[in-house]
Formats: sequence, C-alpha cells, structure tokens
Amino acid sequence: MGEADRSSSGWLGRGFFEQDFLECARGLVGCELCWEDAAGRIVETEAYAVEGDAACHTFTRRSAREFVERNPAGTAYVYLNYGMHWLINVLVKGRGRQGIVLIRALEPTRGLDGMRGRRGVEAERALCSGPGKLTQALGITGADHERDLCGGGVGIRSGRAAAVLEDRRIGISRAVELPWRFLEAKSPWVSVKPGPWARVSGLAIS
DNA sequence: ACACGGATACTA
DNA sequence: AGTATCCGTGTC
Repeated sequence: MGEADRSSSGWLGRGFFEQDFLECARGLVGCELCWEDAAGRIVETEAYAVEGDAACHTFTRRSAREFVERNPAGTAYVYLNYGMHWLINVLVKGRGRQGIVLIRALEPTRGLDGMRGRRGVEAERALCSGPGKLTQALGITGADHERDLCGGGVGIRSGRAAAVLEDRRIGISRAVELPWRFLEAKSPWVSVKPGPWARVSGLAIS
C-alpha cells in the first residue's frame, strides 16, 4: 500500500507530521500505532525539539541532525537506549518547529498473544506501558530505523483521546522543566502516572 | 534500592 | 584508548 492509497482511509498521512511538533505530539495521543500483526492506541508521547532542546539527540549528536536533514516527516527514528531498549520516535518537520516525538506507551488493541510472546509476560498492563516495552511487544528494532510510517506495512491510524494532559518529561537530566510529555487523562496504560506538574493540555501551549 | 550493557561523542 | 552520558526495565 502506497502513500496515495492511505489518504482518507484512517491512516495518518505525511501532512500530519508536518504540523508544529508540539501539536503533533499531542495529536498522536489517541491514535493507533499499527505494526505488522499487532497494534495499540498511543496513550503517551514526549516531544523533543530539534532546535534548542538540550534533551534532544540533535543537541549533541551529529548523526541525529543528519537524520533530520536526510528524511521526510513521518520517518521513524529508532535507537538503542541504555544498551538494551529500542525506542521509537517519529520525525516531525515541515510547517512549524521541527521535532522528534517519542512514543512512550500504548493501550494494546490487536495481536496481544504475539505481544505476550515477544515480551515474555502475561499481564496486559505490562505489555506496552513504557517506551522500551512497546517496541519489544511490537517487534520494533534498529532494523526499523528510518522506516517510513506513511508508506506501507506499518503506520498510524487516526484517533482521538477523550482528554490530554501535558506534564514534564521523564527520565531526562536536561531541560526538565519543559511540559512536553502528553498523556491520555485517566489512562491506566501509561508508563508513569501524571505528576504534580500535569495540566489539561489546551490549545495554547508553547 | 540496584544491576543490566551498548551506541555516541567527547578527551587525548 | 578511555570516559561520561543516555528519552529504561526487571528484580531486588
């Protein structure tokens, strides 16, 4: 299935990933990440700005800046963290500020048995409640780095969360004050429950 | 609380 | 070459 076949069929087209990166990160909450034989609703994301964000790979890594230059919006940025966990991000570039959006948690919707097999755990809540968990559950690895999420095979279907909260990002040491973590309110599927900085995410975030 | 373990970008 | 750092998970 090509990009043209996906328009108006529920799949997020490239245009979705050409918004401002914060709008995109928030808008992804409630959408469904579909990967081969498995899928899950995105309930948590984090936004990283390509420019001026000390917590973004582009701040220190030439390879990350080259990745942004080289690829179109909607390309997967997959990398190994702490030597053992693959993390998947989506490149956002085009009309607004450029960014890389980390997918941090899913509510499993399809292919749960496969997820259990790849994860080695049974509890539904443990399958995708973290960025490293969800890649393992879906079978995402470094081989998927630079894969186009707007082209075929894998991708994201449109959807919407009932309510979205914005909170401080997790696990970082720099630029910790930025409220660039987005999660579905009241969702039991997130990696970490909203903290004291969480607010309802309105239309006027900056 | 801590162990686990690899890529990247520094220093030299 | 060696070192510091890193968007985490599982088990203790």
